[in-house]
Amino acid sequence: MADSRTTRSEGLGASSPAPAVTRAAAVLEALADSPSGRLTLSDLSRELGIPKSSTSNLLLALEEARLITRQGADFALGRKLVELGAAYLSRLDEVQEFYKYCEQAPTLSGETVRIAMLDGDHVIYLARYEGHPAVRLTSNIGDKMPVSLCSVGKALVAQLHDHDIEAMFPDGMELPTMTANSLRTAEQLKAQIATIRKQGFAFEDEESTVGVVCLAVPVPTHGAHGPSLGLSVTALKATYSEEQGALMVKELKELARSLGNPMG
Amino acid sequence: MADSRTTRSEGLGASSPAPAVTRAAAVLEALADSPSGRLTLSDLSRELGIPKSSTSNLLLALEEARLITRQGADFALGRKLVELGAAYLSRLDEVQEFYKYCEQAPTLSGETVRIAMLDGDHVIYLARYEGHPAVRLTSNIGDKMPVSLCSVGKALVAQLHDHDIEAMFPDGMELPTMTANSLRTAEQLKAQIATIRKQGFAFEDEESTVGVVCLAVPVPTHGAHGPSLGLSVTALKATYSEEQGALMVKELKELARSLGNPMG
DNA sequence: AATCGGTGTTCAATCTACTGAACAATACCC
DNA sequence: GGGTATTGTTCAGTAGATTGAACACCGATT
Repeated sequence: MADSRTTRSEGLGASSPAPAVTRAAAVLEALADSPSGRLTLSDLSRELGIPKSSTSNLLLALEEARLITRQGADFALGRKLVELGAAYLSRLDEVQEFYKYCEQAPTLSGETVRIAMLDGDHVIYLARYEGHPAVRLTSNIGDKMPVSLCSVGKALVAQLHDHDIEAMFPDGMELPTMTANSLRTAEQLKAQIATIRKQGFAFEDEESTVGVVCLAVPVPTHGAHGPSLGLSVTALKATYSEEQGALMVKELKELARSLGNPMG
Repeated sequence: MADSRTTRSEGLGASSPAPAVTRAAAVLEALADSPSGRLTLSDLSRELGIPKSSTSNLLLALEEARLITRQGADFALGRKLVELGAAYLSRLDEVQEFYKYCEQAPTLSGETVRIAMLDGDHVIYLARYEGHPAVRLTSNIGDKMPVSLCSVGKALVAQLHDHDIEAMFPDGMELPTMTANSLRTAEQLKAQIATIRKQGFAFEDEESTVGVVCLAVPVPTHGAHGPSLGLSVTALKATYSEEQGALMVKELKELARSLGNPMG
């Protein structure tokens, strides 16, 4: 498999056609994942296994591009990333339509609704509509969440092919947990996926936050391109009823159908 | 000046310590600036003056890092950028505090308030609080705006040193315009800046959108690091009154003061 | 059909960006 | 205060990324 000439392979994945770019991306990711969001040259060099001198060069170039900023001794993500992220979102017509629909929907207009996107084995929240600010979520746009811990995540993986699911969650795999109700094993997740496929929506019962339930549906992908999107409603378990849930699922599905059709 | 050995210098700025990174950043920017958000390899190669084969390598590396996505024949910005942008914003405690304050402020809680950041000669909107969804702004988080066209922009440049302002807006410079009321020359802008410095807030009278007025104040920068932030309220000219404006400015200033103090 | 303008991909030679060790400059601690 | 362990920067040699021409491909035109 491995070519005998390609001896260079350590730390970062296999050789890239433009290693400097791959490494620069790794720098950005390291900064994003760092708790404080600030790392020094040496930190990065050590963590990523890149020689100091090379790291220095990368940082200089990244700073010039405003993708990172110098803050005294250490480095942090730069403002240009906000711009680029926003540029990405502004191209997603679905987000605009999402807002419009939520505002005029009979039931959803009063709820907290979110639109999310599958990204590997995580979910990214793209936009949030807040009907009644009484139940304000602490999560923000752009936040990541493991798929097994939220209804949107489960709704989205349920759409994947079985062999992809198997690759992502092999039998016996332990899942990250946040509450006592969180799914703990890949088997549990796959059992739920079967149910989700039958019902056409996913349910989350205090699996990420105690006292909170979620409903989610996938947006049918219209064609090959584009990421898979999902919609979710969040409600307090205390005030949640099955009848209300049925209404919300109905509206979520309607919105999903309309988002799936390029015509709107 | 130019070293005889450094003959390579065309298209992109001077030589960089890691050219591949600089070029990759240029690719991202080109995609963000492109109206459709989608460009082909040849498009990028031509536009940026990078050989096709090199561009291909860059794109492959960027794709592997999920910073861009392949969409059939052409390329678009990738989801990782949303993540990175969000990571940047999540580190700005100011945004969290901004939301909290708006919710409980007597006057502002009913208005459309935004927090923005100076980025060169533009302003980037970081977050938006919407008190009454009746007047929903079309602008999104992350959007850019020339400083001369919005109140926050003017409030933020007013904080800069005179020589920086002079460098950014030399006498005789023509400014971009969007309505009949937009400032047209650097002189007009500098005259307003003098007023803004006296009053401590900036006013915008239908300069970017007909029928809409804005008020803005700068957030005092607490120390050397960190970007300069600004706050603005948007109102309909039809329903705007000077008394209401005075109240809003008072609350904006209070919020700005609290954001400026690291203690909250 | 056959041509043409366009796309993206391949490959070996060259020029250059990366490396690593030695350097200076700072913070730390006994 | 001197020693120690950091930090980031410098520099010349080499490993290797970049290059451009030639390639194969597709979809329009004529």
